[in-house]
Amino acid sequence: MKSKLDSVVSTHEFNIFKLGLMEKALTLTEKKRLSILAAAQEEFKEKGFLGASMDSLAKRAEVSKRTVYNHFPSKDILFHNIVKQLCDSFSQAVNIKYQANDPLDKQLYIAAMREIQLLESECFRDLNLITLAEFIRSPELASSTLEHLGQQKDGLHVWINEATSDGRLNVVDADYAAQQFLGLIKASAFWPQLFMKQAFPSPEQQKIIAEDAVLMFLARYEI
Amino acid sequence: MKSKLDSVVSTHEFNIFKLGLMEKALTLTEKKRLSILAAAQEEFKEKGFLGASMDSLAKRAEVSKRTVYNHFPSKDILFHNIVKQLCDSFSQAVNIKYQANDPLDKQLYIAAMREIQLLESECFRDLNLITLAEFIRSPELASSTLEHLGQQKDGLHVWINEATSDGRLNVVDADYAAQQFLGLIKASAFWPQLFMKQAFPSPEQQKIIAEDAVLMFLARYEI
DNA sequence: AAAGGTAAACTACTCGGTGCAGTTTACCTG
DNA sequence: CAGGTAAACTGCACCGAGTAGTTTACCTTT
Repeated sequence: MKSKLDSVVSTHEFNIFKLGLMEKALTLTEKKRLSILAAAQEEFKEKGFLGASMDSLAKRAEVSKRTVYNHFPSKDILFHNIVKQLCDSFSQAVNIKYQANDPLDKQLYIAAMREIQLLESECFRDLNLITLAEFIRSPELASSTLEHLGQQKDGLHVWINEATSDGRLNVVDADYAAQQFLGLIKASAFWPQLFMKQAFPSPEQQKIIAEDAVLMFLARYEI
Repeated sequence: MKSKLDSVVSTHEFNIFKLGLMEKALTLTEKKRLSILAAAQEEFKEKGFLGASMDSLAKRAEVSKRTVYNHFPSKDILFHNIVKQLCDSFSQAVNIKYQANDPLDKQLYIAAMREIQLLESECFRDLNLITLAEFIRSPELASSTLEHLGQQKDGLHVWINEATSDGRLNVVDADYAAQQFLGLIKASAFWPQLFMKQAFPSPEQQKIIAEDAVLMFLARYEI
């Protein structure tokens, strides 16, 4: 169980947070709870909601099945907790402040790299692996997660608006332009990795992707 | 059962093909087979592989469960047949021939619109709805379908190469540039619809998306 | 001693797949 | 065209495995 928690610590912020907060003064109940959450995360990621089994999950968590049900009354509730937790774990949106004095390409490049790093982060990948398959068929689950995923866009959207007001960009629909910019990045650094298990771009490739997205975007919109 | 087949005829080319070939001279066995395939397609699309039930599927097809198993020895085999069939149904890749005398934007625009229409087609959407969720967790299934999905790219890739050789584009990696172009389109006309159940862009919006993708691409790469 | 954890058996179900007896369809023969 | 045969379809019962969730009776931590 130790090792289970350790692996979680090393990869998922939300667990780092909790463990960090309470150090080793974790009551046994809380330890079990975390262990269950970690195991559930793995189980759901590997087998999906329907494929995941509560028995197997309990065994993974090295916890009695009854204990699982003491913490989470049903499979659905446990699943929702996982998704919620993962969402919260990267709620820090990729926001970027418009700087009137800085060159646009520099600012955009920073936004692109931040976005790429978010896409690369394991918790983000986990969230997608866990939820995508399920909520293709259940739109109500989608709404809660998609709101979070949508936030990352807002930052860029605002930036574009400000740059446009400042007379430096020629954008009509900022929302749409942001979507284009992110689409450019995701086409190379997200979808292929998600569906075709492609390796994530190396740091050099990331730079190129970001630079290219910036070039293309500014070639089109810069005044 | 009539109505079941009719609905298939109106929406899926591969069934139109088969029915057109044999007119009404379909043997009962073949009718049953088609009915099963149509029902399975719906069932898998709605509930996913694990969620789909052979009993419910048989009822949908208005066919005895035993008959289903007479045609397809197992659920897996039936599933693979569905996927294979859907793949074949739109094997016509979006190819575009490079015309040395035509303006680039016109040619690219045609490619973009073709791509958008492919993305919009029901059989394409069905394929994705059916397979995406499953093969996130089963890479071996991915390989067979991804080959087909990859074809659409090749056409554009060749076109870009020829335009570059002709000295009209400044592209280093044609593959990558094609990915960018398609990413631009899919960001507005594919992923949002797939995951967020957004409505497909209207014909006017489609034009704008295509024009914008062309503008952006050429602003970046045209010499 | 109270609160929570544990193992294991148990309920009530669903599902993939099979066996079978009897009916329907397709088709070939006289 | 009548009639018979093989193949296909049907409905139903059935098997075995697996699952979500519960109950029981006992044990551990605080």
